[in-house]
Amino acid sequence: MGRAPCCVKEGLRKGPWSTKEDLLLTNYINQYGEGQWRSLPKNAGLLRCGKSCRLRWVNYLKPGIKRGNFSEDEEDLIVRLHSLLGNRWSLIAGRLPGRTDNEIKNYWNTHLIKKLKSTGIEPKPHKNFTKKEKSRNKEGKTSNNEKFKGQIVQVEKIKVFAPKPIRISCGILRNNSFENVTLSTTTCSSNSNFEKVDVGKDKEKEVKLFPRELDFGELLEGDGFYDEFLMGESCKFSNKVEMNDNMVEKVYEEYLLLLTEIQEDQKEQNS
DNA sequence: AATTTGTCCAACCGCCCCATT
DNA sequence: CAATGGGGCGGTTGGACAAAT
Repeated sequence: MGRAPCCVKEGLRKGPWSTKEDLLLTNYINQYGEGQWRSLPKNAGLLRCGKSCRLRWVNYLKPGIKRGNFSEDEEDLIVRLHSLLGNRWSLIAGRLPGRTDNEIKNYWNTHLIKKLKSTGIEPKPHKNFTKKEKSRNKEGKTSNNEKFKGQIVQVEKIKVFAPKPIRISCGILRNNSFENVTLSTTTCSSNSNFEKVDVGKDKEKEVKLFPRELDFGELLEGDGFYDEFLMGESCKFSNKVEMNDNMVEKVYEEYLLLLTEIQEDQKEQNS
């Protein structure tokens, strides 16, 4: 017997959202905040599944969501982050201010794959190991996954440097202009997921950084740090980061820096 | 003008993780 | 320790629209 469904499907609406439904959802969340998605539809007077409400809010209604064409910088960043992270759209979205994982995923599938192919680049198909698979493959255990059945998956131990994960709340993007904030280092408790930095009237950003060298094998073996540093579940160091109009450029610079560090480290190891 | 084919993207589905009981 | 439920994620689908025939 499988799991009980997340909600009773009978009598619930599906398909495109009406303006009235959007309004009900927005008003409810503005008043009571996000969360409690299961009980939200009933409380808000919506005949929708809680998951559907969450998706509608996160991908469409949430303030600050950037819509429209992707800039070249954004495209470039997506391609590079995808080569690093694979189809982990939520992580990629976390580094593209105002863009949702769904939007990036769609954009990748409809535009970027074609674009890359037309320039002679074959995007790598990524097999994303789940944590379960990672732990299964650990210590040379055979995988139960059909695709990898009978194979012993060895995790190559190479060094990588953790890029600085930056999460930016949507608010700062409303007018696409950021105030400059000086860089400084602070610490925060593991309970506060992000340090919130007030940079203006209604603007707020959430930032965290991990200036830590990591072992790639450690990351893959699912000790949690990989996800932790990418997703920002907790923090050891938290920096205030300069915010300006060229946010994408800055993330890109950061990426280049990361690549340089990896190359230098590999040179050192080889010599 | 009518029909077919292709493209795009919002939304759904199923699975997973993790906290709680 | 196992069962349960909430929330989140990635893959996929289906309908609207555009372009081609």
